[in-house]
Amino acid sequence: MSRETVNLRKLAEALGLSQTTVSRALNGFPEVSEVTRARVIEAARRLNYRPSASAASLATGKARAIGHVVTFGDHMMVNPHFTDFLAGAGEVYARFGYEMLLRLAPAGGEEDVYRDMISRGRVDGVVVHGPLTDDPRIPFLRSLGIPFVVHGRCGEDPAGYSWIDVNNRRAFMRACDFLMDLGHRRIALINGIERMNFADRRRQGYEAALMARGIRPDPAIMFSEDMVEPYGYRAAMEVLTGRDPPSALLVSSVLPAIGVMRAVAELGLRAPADVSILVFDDCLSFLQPGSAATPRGIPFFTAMRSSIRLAGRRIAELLIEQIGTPGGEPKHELWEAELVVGHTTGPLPVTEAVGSVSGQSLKSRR
Amino acid sequence: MSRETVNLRKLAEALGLSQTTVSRALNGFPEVSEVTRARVIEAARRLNYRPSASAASLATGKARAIGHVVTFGDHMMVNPHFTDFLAGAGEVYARFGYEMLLRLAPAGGEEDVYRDMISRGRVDGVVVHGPLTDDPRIPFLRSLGIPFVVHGRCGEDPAGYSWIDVNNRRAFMRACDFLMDLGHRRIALINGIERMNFADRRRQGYEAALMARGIRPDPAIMFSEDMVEPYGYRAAMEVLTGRDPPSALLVSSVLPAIGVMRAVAELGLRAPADVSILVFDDCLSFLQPGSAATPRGIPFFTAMRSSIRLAGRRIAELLIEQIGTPGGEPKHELWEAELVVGHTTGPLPVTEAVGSVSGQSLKSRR
DNA sequence: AATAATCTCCAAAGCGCTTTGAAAAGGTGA
DNA sequence: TCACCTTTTCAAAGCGCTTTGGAGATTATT
Repeated sequence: MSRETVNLRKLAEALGLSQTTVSRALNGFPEVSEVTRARVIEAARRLNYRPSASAASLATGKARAIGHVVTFGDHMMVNPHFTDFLAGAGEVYARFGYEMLLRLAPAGGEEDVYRDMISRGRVDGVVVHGPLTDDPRIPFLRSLGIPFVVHGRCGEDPAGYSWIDVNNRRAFMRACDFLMDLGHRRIALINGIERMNFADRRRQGYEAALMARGIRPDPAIMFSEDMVEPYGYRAAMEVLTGRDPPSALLVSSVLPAIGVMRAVAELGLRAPADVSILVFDDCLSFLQPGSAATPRGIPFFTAMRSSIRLAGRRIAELLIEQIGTPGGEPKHELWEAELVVGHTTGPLPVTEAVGSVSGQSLKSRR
Repeated sequence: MSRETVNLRKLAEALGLSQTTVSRALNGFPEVSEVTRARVIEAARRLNYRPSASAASLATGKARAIGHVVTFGDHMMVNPHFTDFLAGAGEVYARFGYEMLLRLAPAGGEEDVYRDMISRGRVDGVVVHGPLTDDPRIPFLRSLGIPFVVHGRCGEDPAGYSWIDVNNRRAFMRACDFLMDLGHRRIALINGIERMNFADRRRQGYEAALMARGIRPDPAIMFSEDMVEPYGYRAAMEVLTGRDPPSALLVSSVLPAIGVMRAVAELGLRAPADVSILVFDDCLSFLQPGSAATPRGIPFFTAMRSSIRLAGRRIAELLIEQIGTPGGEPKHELWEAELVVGHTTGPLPVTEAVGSVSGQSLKSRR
């Protein structure tokens, strides 16, 4: 097998055909006879012909690539939820022959990176990750006129662009209701960064649920940070050893929830006997293959669940579709998270339900 | 600001210069006067000129992009350790103006994907992730003659290609010695998939350390799987509730170690009082910002530590350097992991050290 | 002043593909 | 047989950049 690359010209020469015919044969155009097409395809395979991506891109104006700009979090960290999104999207890209381009950007600096990728013609469309409530990227991308799909939504006018989002508000309302139905009244919120729209909506749901039962949200037990393990640990530690500790924790991701469990264990408490824990579960595959996380096949955490990987897949599909049909209307999908009951929630402990100085029961255990 | 893209021709026309001069001015060639260069740069900025990536790539033969092929794990999962690698590499790529291309491939199918990316000219170099002990990708890439750097090593001839690796063998030897110095004799190994060279070397180190003290490795307490949380849980559960349970666990990543902790807690055990746990810590940023994972600023896990993010950074640097100097020799770096003492290791519990039916003490606690 | 050397700048030829407009080849009906 | 389609193939013109081989203009050398 020859090492030097064979290009269209050489292939055409070898076949005794023109470049036009060869190109058309390979790209499935109808104006070439099937027998010729078969000959061409066979020769292409045999000579190991691969069309140059940049030449094709230059000629067609299409890059056959999709851009992702991932934002460094507060800890200069790439959000680990991203691997699962990537797994979903990457699968679709592979199927449709699209390339995936990745760039890092500091928070707030995404625009420049998008602009560069786009106006240099490296990508045909982009995905927007982690939209803020009032995100400048949306009007910016709209002004560029490039196809894009947002993973999540912004605050206003969610009709003017394509997005896929979980109904975060309702998810957290239901989660909160579920805990209150079990008797819990004091529920801590360990949320993501509330500049991000998803976290903002989650807080809204949490607050609305509380208020609906006449409970005033207490900022002392509400947190908002990057969703990492140590954050969960710290927040749980603070709130469980503080005065008037909550009987339940609502946690925005499994990652901090693991930290919460570490704190709980360290304090000699147990879930759900001493404290209930309900998490939002993105079905991160490295934490949860299927739902059989405990011996009995019952998931460990009680959770609001929605697969981020599926979201990645769907968003990729939508974007490719949008690239294919330029004039199309924006599309939206709002997904409901499912409430899956696991091992970490239970009724309010009796000692507290009685109404004695709440929290004493917790502290005395240590 | 005009919406239609301005290309080199328009920019040259606007300036009353030839395309040659404009191109040279922008690319820093010496044969253009500084005053002209300044004029050109200013106009380029003002007209918002961005050279087309595909045109440049076609003309130069350089893609200014680097390819990464990530393998789906056994759970069709993208290794979460990858986010941190990505954070490190992406930073370097951004600095040098390189694009990062990502593709997914099923285990064993990476070659085709590499071949496609490379021979279509999409990338100037590639990174090999998770090399097997006898990985066909290395001879394959070598035969293609494209620059590549391996994150890790293969079994044989590590001189013929560039790589950066942790001294996994020594790391696990030291870890094992550390545990044995504390009195532990029965140490379980919760390893990664041993087809992968890093995991293979880790097992070698573990076995060598045991043998050096006359202990025969016991396959009953040695595991080898994808390093995810539930795996750690399952393995720990099995081994701690089985007969003759180990007094210490050596775990190949913090992810399964979290599962181990979950099992330990569920069994009513405590670390290090009942069981010691030592993990290999890749400094995943979502689990560990700095080392202050506990209130006292002492890391939670006792660990062999080496930053995967730093590895990503260094590998990117090496690869870019290699792309720049075609004829160069392969480069290697072997990094030593540091042993950091945390809260999860301690001396062998007395009850066991006495020599009573080992493991009874553990089981009776449940 | 004439020649050589240096600076600046340019026209034009690719890079490898797609695509337009047209021509040759083959098949039909009169 | 010829005129008229339809099918199949082709030559050539881009796409937007880099780069080669010169050509003017300017300055230095004899």
